[in-house]
Amino acid sequence: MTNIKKLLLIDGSSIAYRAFFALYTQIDRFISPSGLHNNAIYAFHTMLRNVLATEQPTHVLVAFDAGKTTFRTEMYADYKGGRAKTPDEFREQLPFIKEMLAAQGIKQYELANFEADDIIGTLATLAENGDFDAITVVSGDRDLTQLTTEKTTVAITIKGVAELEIYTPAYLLEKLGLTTAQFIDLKALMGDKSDNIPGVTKIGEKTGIKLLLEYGSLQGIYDNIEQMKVSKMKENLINDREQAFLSKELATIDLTSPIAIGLEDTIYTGVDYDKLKKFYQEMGFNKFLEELEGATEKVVEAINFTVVEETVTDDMFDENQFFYLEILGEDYHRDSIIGFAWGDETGIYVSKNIALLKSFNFPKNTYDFKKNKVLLARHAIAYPVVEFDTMLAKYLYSTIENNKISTIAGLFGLDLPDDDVIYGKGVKRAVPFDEILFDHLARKIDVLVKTKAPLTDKLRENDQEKLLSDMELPLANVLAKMEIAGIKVSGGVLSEIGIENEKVIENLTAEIYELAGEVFNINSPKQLGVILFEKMGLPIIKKTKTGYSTAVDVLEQLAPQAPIVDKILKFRQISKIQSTYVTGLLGEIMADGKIHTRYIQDLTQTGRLSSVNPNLQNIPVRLAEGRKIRKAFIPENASSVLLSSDYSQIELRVLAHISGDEHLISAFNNGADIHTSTAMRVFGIEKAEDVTPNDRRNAKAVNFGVVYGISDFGLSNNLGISRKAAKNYIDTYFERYPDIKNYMGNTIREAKDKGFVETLYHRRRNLPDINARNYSVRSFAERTAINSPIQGSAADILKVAMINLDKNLTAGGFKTKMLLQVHDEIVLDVPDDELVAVKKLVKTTMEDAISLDVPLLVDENSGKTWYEAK
DNA sequence: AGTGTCACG
DNA sequence: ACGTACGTGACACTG
Repeated sequence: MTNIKKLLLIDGSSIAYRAFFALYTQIDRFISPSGLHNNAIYAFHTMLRNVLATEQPTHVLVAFDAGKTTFRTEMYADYKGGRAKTPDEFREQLPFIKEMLAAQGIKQYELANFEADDIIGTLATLAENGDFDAITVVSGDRDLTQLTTEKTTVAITIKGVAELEIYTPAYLLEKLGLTTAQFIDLKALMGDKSDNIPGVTKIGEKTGIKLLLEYGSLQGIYDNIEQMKVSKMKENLINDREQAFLSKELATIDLTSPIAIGLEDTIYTGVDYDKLKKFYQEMGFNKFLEELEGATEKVVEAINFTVVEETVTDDMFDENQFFYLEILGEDYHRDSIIGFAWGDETGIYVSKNIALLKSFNFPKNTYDFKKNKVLLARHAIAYPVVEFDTMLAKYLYSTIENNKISTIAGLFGLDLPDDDVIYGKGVKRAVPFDEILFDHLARKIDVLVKTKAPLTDKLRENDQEKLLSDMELPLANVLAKMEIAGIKVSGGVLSEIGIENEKVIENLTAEIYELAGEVFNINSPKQLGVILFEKMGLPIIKKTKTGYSTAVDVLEQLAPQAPIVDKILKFRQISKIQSTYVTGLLGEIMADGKIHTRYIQDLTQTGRLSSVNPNLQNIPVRLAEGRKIRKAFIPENASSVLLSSDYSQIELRVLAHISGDEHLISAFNNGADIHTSTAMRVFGIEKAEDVTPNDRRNAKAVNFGVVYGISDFGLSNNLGISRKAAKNYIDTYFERYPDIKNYMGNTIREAKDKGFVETLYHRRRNLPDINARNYSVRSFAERTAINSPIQGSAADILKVAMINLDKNLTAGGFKTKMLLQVHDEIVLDVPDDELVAVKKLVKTTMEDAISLDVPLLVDENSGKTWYEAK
């Protein structure tokens, strides 16, 4: 038996600091019973547990920085100068982190005049040269990557401290194209702002890597500096020569620091139970405490309920009860009811006898009303609209988490096992024994009953009560009717398209194999990448994190260079249609000849719906080949047609309204073509007829960009123009539409202040990342702050329109049925003799859904198939 | 289960 | 210097 020796070295100072900021937004939630902040302690602890579990080290040491002055400050007084003062809330946690480490049985070490890096480097080197099999270094500081060797892997924390990016020499080479030694030289060239290492003026990561790849090393660069052609960069290199070598020294970790401990001192002995228990109690880490004491001992309080088998009596009913229906999966169009429960504070009832539901006094509180309504409709049982729905209420309150009952329980301090635990998941999912099923259902009712009041309070605080009662609940009822109705799809039409596609795919496949000179899987991006970029030597335009990108924009650029590329593009296009829309949709046609989608009403961050099983919100329309799929979508009877009614430019109209921009508003009020109008203002064109199609196209992209939270990079990518030109467009746009610029600034400011943004109907999106220190995380939150009120208000408006339309159709006694919703479009099945009246009704109902400072405009098309109704 | 790709608004 | 357009779902491939 061989004893594997694994050393784990943790950069305690850097991890603690990262840990603090990882949970900084939650700092007010992480307070120990004695009132101490413990967010950093908690995150450090989580990271440590994960690493110990995955690495299973035999030796562990956590190194800390000893103080402000080190041998580096002697060399360079400004080293780590200009750093922000560490927050008090952080400093007070450090001693407790050390206490926690001691309780975990982990050795700690610090050394005057040296940094944690140097201690780690020295011990790692000792272990390398000794008989250790593997060394893992964990830090939040990318500099430690320089310790990477075949035996030593360096794990750098990302996304707070929850995830680790693992550096091996191979990974470093792949990621940056550099060796470990070159990595230090890169630091010397580019410097490091956070450590105040100067580097060479104007040289960043890109230029640094380029130079190192050309000259091999820092020394190599300066050995060849004379031959370099005259440039600003060369001048900077010459001027900053001394600084560069100083930077290199500063960046280099000392592998021979005079540590007073040895590897034998780092043996991991495991936790000290008593100390750790005391520590968890002190910190209020109850979950870990329970775990430590043995999770199995956790006492689960029993819950009282009555099993109802044959007869329900009147005393079991009250309209203020909750009702809950259970199925094993998600697909309520196909899955069977496995049980149900109802009740309130005074009593809970459970049953499996569906016959009981035939004459049932359904109460006014539900969880997922739409699911209940559709499931019951399959048993010819009606469920009248209710007053409260926990799933929808929770979704309105917060979109951050999912809206499962177990999640809601946790949110309000209750405990409910997840369905996956009770029913199992994947192939193991099954209906449990009655005792377990009934107990679980009763607990769900218990949670629903107990969380209604706090949820209602939240909605009242957020001014969202009407959003639930007047929007989401009535909408759930309308959506249920649409899902139950389904849309008729001709399997014959799909099959015909499928046969044609098969022929095309077969021919393309043969041609692609011929051009490639071998047979391979065209659908595999990996194999395709090898053919295109290795065998055929085409230029690599973009990389993904796993290899070469073969996405459309890349292939379109490569098309002129090799005839195979166009064939691949065509193959992709037709394959997509075939697999997703021909084969896929054929498999979704149910016994009634219809497709019944499910709209997910509690998922999107903006308030839109989504559609699954199948998704009927992404049926092809943009390209002719795919658009043909719409020929298979037909009305229920020969005597009706499909009517498609869609809002014209609803998002830009919403933007005009909420920004109050006079130019945008007057353009819409004058009925102008909005993209042409934008082109005229931004490009200074006097007459609309002088706007070229290209001008309009560019203006359209800018308008889209504004709605998405524009950036010059994004726009340049979209239009295929330079970043500078894109920036120019944006600057001019903001100059000519100052109110839009103000709207963006104000929205972001308000979001930073309040932590959320709202739609016209008070639908809320919380933005926990809006004040993040990480630039791209923060920027993303800022763009969503701009986009969400626009996209969300547009979604709200269509929801209102659908509710009103449903009411108006019923009131008018029409047989017309709403079938589909596609974000700004409603598709209806209209009997021929109702078409004229219904067209008018739909248009006015949609246009009058809300009164804005600009008119809403609806376009309508009808026909014998969805293809013709566009 | 995660990734890449591509369909829609 | 960094690294980015907003919101979704389905399919195929790959560990």
